[in-house]
Amino acid sequence: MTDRTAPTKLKDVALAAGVSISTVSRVFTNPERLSPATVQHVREVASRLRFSPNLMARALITGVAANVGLIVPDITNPYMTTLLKAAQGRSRSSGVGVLVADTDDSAEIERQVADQLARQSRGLILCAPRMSSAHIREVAELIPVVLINRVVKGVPSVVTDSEPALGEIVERLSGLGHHRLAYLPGPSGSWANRQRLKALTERSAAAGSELVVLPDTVATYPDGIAAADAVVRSEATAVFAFDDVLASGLIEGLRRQGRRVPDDISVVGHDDVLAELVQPGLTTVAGHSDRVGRLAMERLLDPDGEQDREVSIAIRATAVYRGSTGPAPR
Amino acid sequence: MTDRTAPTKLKDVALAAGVSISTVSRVFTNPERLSPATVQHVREVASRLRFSPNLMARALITGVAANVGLIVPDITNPYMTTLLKAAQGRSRSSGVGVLVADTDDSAEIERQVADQLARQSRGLILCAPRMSSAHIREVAELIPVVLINRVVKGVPSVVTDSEPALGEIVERLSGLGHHRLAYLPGPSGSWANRQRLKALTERSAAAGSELVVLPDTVATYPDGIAAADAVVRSEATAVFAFDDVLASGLIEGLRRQGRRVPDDISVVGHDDVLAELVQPGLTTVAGHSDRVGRLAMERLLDPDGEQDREVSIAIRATAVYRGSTGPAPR
DNA sequence: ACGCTTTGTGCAAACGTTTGATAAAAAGTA
DNA sequence: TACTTTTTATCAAACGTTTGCACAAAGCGT
Repeated sequence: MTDRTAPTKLKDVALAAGVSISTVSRVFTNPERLSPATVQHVREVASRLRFSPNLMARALITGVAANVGLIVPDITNPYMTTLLKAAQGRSRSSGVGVLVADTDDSAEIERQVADQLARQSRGLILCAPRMSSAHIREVAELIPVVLINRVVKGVPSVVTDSEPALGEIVERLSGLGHHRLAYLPGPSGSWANRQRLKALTERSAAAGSELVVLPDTVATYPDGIAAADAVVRSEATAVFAFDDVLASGLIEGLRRQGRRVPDDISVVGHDDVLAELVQPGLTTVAGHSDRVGRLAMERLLDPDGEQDREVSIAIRATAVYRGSTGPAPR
Repeated sequence: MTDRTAPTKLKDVALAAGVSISTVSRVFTNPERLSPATVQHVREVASRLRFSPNLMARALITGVAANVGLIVPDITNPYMTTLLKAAQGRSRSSGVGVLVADTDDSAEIERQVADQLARQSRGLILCAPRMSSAHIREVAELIPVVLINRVVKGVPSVVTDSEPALGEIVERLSGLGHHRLAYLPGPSGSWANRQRLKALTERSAAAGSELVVLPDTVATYPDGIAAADAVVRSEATAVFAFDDVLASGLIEGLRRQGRRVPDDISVVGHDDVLAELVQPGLTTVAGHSDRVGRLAMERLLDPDGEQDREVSIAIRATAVYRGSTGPAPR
């Protein structure tokens, strides 16, 4: 209906400037091989005609696409949101776009969109807790990949290292009289879940505290509410939730059961991502997802900064204390 | 370091199947012009070689890109997140990707990325409260655009109509004894903000209530906290916040001032997007951003369903009552 | 004046598709 | 069998770039 006007192309600029197409092209890709005079002149003409290069044509011939793919299990999770925001902010300055795909927590869709995006991206930031390592390597063979919160041998990744922060909180809680702790897990297959469980197991042993592991969840708000029952039955005085959203649900669930946080039971979250919204404020492990996102994008954009030197870069998480933890009851 | 293997192209399949390149191409774009036998055969060979077409080459020649762009002021806002998720879910089945750009609430960046994405997308879902209408039209002339929560003459849009829901809440509050209401606005330039203000003005007049309009904010959580003071001074017994996140901040701010919600003052949010997380649960206007996102994507993908019949489609918001509203004090 | 390097520009091929025109083969008709 | 119509597959041009190579002009030392 509305008739689009065809965008101006290299040819138009060349014609208007009285030079050849290749010269105009070089003005944008290789200006130092041209005389300053022509560069200046062509630049003027180009911007007067509002020229901007056709990215698809460029990608076709150079073999390097204009965009980066970002694959996440659930874009609704604030952790992913801030990661996306940071990554995208970092890429904008380089003029590359971000193709986002939400896999709805399905391994099947993870595979599918990874394949699809791989063909039109210059690289992939891949947060795919469910995909098999084999297939991840397969994708990484096709296109540069940076993995998020998961390590697969030979594939670059950036992960958050929560171990020190979790340990610190375990100790602090121990000092407050908590010696029976519980862990409310997230998705069972997830690498991050295993890491957190491992850290808690080791560090609570070191602090002389018991750790009871509750049944798996998929870390949604309702899961948290539902878990309150099991938490109470565990008779732990403090519980670590996989996630801030899981922790929030748990707090609500405990409230419904008439338990007060932190007087009756202390709750610790993870990610520091909606920790201020909830009442009481969540004691949590700040994952700094913004830094994770920015760093991942940098590793992808940089041709080969230290790409293979250390394939997995860890960002150290930090403990943040708020109102959801306190002295153990009695 | 890792040596990528070149993807298989049309030529490889043609060679392996013993047919011409164009025949293979037609198998995927125009199978009915081919004999069923060849189609079948080529399909087999293609999938054996794991062929999938180079989207950039295709886009170059057909002139229609593989992706759609989604431009939002702040991807961190849960309203946008669920909108994105729904839109992306809808587009996945059609095999088109979503290029996301966060403009960081800056009109400048809105312009910039709109121009950038326009050149490599088949269409744009544009949530740009700050960009000038003139420039929006300019972009819409270049490429199909669906506007979100804003109407500009001649440009298709999908908006949420909060008027009935806001009116309903005003009346209900009036029945509970609230006759002095306040509105805590969001970004002043925003179309949505004007709509909500207008609806509240009219409907509170109709209900015989006063409406005091507080100073503008940009609708962040800290803004909400900071606004508590002004809210208290307004002596309103119920306050409508632009947003759920603004409302959450406000509740926290009021709490710090020792005011209880809803006993001392009732609070109403907008979007229904984190309303359950906060304590007490937020009475709010459910904007159904998932439906908005899905519909916007549909209008973009459908060649011309009803494209120009009614350029602006409104989705009616609904009122959701939770614990943050109650009878007026005294 | 001569060769020799340096500098600046143009030619044309290539990237991997799609698609209108066209030829070849198959099928139908008399 | 010869002619027409229909079906099926190929040819080649085009999309808008980038880039190796060739080449002309200019600078320079002898």
